[in-house]
Amino acid sequence: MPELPEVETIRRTLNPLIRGAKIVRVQVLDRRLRIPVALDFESRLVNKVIANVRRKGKYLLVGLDSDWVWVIHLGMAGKLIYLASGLPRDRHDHIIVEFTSGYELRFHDPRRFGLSIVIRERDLGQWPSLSRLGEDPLGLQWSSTYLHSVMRRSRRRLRDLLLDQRLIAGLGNIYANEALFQVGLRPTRRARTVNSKLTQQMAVAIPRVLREAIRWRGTSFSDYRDGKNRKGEFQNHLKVYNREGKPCHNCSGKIKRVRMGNRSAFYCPTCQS
DNA sequence: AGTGCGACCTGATCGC
DNA sequence: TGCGATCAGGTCGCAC
Repeated sequence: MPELPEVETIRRTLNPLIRGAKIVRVQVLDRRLRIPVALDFESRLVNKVIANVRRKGKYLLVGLDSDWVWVIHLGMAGKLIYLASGLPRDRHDHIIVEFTSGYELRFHDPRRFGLSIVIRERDLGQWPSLSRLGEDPLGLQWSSTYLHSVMRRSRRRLRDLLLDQRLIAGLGNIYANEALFQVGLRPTRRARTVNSKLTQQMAVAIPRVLREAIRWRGTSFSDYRDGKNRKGEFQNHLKVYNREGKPCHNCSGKIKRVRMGNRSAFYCPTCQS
């Protein structure tokens, strides 16, 4: 579910709520996530104070005192909700972290594709999926030069390349499709056939679409909620994603859907080449 | 090495 | 109403 804008929205809602909070109790109700929740997960968190909430690509990094960090990935359907302690539990609430304040944070993930680990800050580099993340389109290092260097040596289709977290950190299927519509390139277009002018436009369109989605607090089709359990609004502003058969905002032609691998890509056959 | 595909898991929805 | 097929915002491992 959550791509960069959703994770960033969660980060922004949670940061002021849990910064400085002290953890008094941790309950793991189901350890079966993408990587099983470690048996010492609870003891690593308890009595720690939260220093900050950061984001790297689609990962949330909850910084703790004495150099520990709680790394969270929400997979496809994960939620991280801050609420008063003691409310009834949902079937898929897997982790509950209680604070001295009488509030708690719940990790909820029906599909269990998510990840939750507590490690030393200095050991972050030992997790390849984290340390090998590519440039964040909202980061300072992002540039058209970088995107061009990635694209000119790839034989892949644009949509697939944009989803590769080792190259670009944070894009998922929604925003990859939306960004490609913005620049008039089809998801199936081979990366190395795109000229430098269009590559430059892509380098601008990608962060622009992500910022716009953050402004609307993410996209909620069904599952996604922010840290306060509120829906986002960007589903009302999508131009192509999930709009098969609907009119293109540019030319009124019908949006098409194609299967690419196991998932769908959406584009306007008139406006995108 | 780079690329593409199926697997992982549950729930919602659609057609019959 | 019931049932199977299909689909979903992600990532990983394997085979070529």
